[in-house]
Amino acid sequence: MIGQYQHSIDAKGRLFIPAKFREELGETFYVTIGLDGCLSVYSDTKWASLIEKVEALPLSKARSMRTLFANAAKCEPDAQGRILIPAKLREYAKLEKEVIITGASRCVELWNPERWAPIESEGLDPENLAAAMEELGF
Amino acid sequence: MIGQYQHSIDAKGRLFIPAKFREELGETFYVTIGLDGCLSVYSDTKWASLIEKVEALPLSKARSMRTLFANAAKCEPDAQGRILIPAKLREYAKLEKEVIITGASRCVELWNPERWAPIESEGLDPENLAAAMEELGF
DNA sequence: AGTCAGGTGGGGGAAAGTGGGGAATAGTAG
DNA sequence: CTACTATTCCCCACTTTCCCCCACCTGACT
Repeated sequence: MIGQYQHSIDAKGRLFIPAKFREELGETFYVTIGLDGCLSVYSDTKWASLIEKVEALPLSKARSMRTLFANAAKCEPDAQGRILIPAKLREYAKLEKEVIITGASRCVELWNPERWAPIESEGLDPENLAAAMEELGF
Repeated sequence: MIGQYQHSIDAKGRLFIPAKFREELGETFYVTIGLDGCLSVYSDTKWASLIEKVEALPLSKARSMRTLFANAAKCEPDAQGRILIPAKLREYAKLEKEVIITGASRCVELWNPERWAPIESEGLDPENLAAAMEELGF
């Protein structure tokens, strides 16, 4: 799941998911709250493995995952590849008109452009980029 | 991956990858942002090992890798060995018409000629070259 | 000169992306 | 229970992008 796209939520609240991502996500996927104010979209299988990990957690720690599940939604794209995002989630990520759809290796993330911009430019900063590559030993 | 070539991006945004590199890169490869304003091209296997390393990273560090994935693209050359470079990446590396394609041992790099020139002449400078060789203990 | 492989250019069709009409369902008020 | 509104889903039509294919050029080797 790599790449970056921009699409807008139409008048009926639908968001188009690029074909590239749909291929990898399968035909049903799960949207939930993500880090730093984005939404994360997982494929069926990734979601299942996430559930598995949470269930293996001691109860005390699993408690903090409550909101993750409370704010999750199962989405099935229509024939044109668009999904309907629950109002609650749209609000959390401040998704209004334009949405940035980015690949994040294990999942796809949905961003409000204004929130995404600083994160992207930070990662593009030569110092940070060099540090990141070094971290990977690449 | 060694050598240096120059090719131009055609009217449809396609860039020709020399046969020498295609042999080593395989038939699907990954283009992403590189250091000093170039683009890096990795083979399927190199990319897979990169993913592996990122997924092993603690979440806090993996987060800073977001831009790396958002600004990456999977490319499959057409029957003539050309790839389509996403506009976003082309912009990052300021690739317009002419492109320098260089071997960088582990990957192939794509450069705007004007950005490449100072880097090459710096590396060609006898003093720097000698210093670099010495660093290697060669 | 002829052949072959690498490289260049462009036409056309399929698929991706975009927008909106309208039916089915559910919720609300009268 | 009925009428009205809102939400969701399904379908159709249009535009744009991209990818597949073919034709041609150039240089190397015979």
